[in-house]
Amino acid sequence: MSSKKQDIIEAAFVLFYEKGIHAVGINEIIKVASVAKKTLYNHFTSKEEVIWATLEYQDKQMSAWITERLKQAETGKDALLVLFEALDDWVNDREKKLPKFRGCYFNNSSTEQGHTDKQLHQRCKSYKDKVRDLIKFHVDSFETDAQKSDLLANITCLLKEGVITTTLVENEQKSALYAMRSVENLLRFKR
Amino acid sequence: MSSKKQDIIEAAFVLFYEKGIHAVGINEIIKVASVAKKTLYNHFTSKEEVIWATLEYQDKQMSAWITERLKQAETGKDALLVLFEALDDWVNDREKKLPKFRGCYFNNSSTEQGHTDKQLHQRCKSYKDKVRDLIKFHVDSFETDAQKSDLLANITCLLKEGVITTTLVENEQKSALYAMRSVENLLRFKR
DNA sequence: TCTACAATAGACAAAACAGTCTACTTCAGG
DNA sequence: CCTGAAGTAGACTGTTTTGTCTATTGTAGA
Repeated sequence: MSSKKQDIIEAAFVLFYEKGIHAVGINEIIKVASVAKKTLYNHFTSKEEVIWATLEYQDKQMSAWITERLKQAETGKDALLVLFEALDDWVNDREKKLPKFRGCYFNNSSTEQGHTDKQLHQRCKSYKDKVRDLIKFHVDSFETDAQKSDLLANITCLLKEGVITTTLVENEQKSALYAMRSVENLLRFKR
Repeated sequence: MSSKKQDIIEAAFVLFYEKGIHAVGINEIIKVASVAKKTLYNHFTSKEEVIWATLEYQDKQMSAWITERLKQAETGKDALLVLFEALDDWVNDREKKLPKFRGCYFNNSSTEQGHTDKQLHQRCKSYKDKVRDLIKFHVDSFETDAQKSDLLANITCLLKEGVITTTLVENEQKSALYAMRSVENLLRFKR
């Protein structure tokens, strides 16, 4: 991929994530990316296409990060705790690989634009599905009952989303630790 | 309050909630409210003031609804389950008193505008604090250990937020029921 | 060195935005 | 019946938006 194109995607992502998609104009993106307007419209046919590219970009970034963090876990149960350790680092800005925490880019984008753009909504959902599959994989490694495994994965995802939203809106920095306590409780009860 | 003013607030809320604050213009609001532009600017000095009024309006609406639903509970533990029954009704549009589910208006507004407008962010947070206090009140009725009570209230709030986000972004209609199962588990373990 | 492409700055059009203002109408209370 | 407040429609200003287009410069490969 052209280096200029990548510059545009990264500038757009940073701005969209920080200020919201609607609040950021093309002129601001090209200024931050240090490219001419023509260059942007050579690589993308519209702002919508730029938005789409930032979703792909962030999907790769976040997927790689989560996958890497979960590799640290030795067992499936441990993976669930490691997940919330990672979340704790993310939402409290201790993860230097990730941009300053401003919630989940997919939640934010879907909330802002999903009412009209069904494709965008679906794109955000598919990212969430991917993350859920990752969690489900680890749960399956110790819970063989399909129904119980599904439920545990779902509850873990609910807590994960709760942590993201609560940290963003309520500035509750300890929410990931509360969620971890809850997961510990669920795992203990299962024995 | 003037009937026209109330019309404006309600029209603005419906539009903001459905499409997002940034995506809705003054012209659209006055059209839906069936008022002249001058009338709007007689009652409000700016769009920002209209936004603020919709937050107050929705705070009253939602607080009244939650409070009423929680009154159905006979015990504190039951209140936690009733909470997720109510959530289940809300996110699946079985609650006719509430507008078509589009997530939490305070989460949405805070995500969209909170990065620049600190007052708005604080306003959304204060609504969340109020709801948490309501939940905490019911938890306190059966859990006397202050630390445990805090933790249980926090986890309940995390699950509540998870349900809202997950239903909105992932179209997971059963999330409130999953959350309820998790709360049941926490309560059973506590005995 | 020449050619072709990619990049540059920025003017421009068309639309949408918030907010102001004028001129006119409606209507309730004295 | 008269007056004043509150409503109406919509023109208008000035800004900002996306996207197009022109004219120019830089550069890599044949």
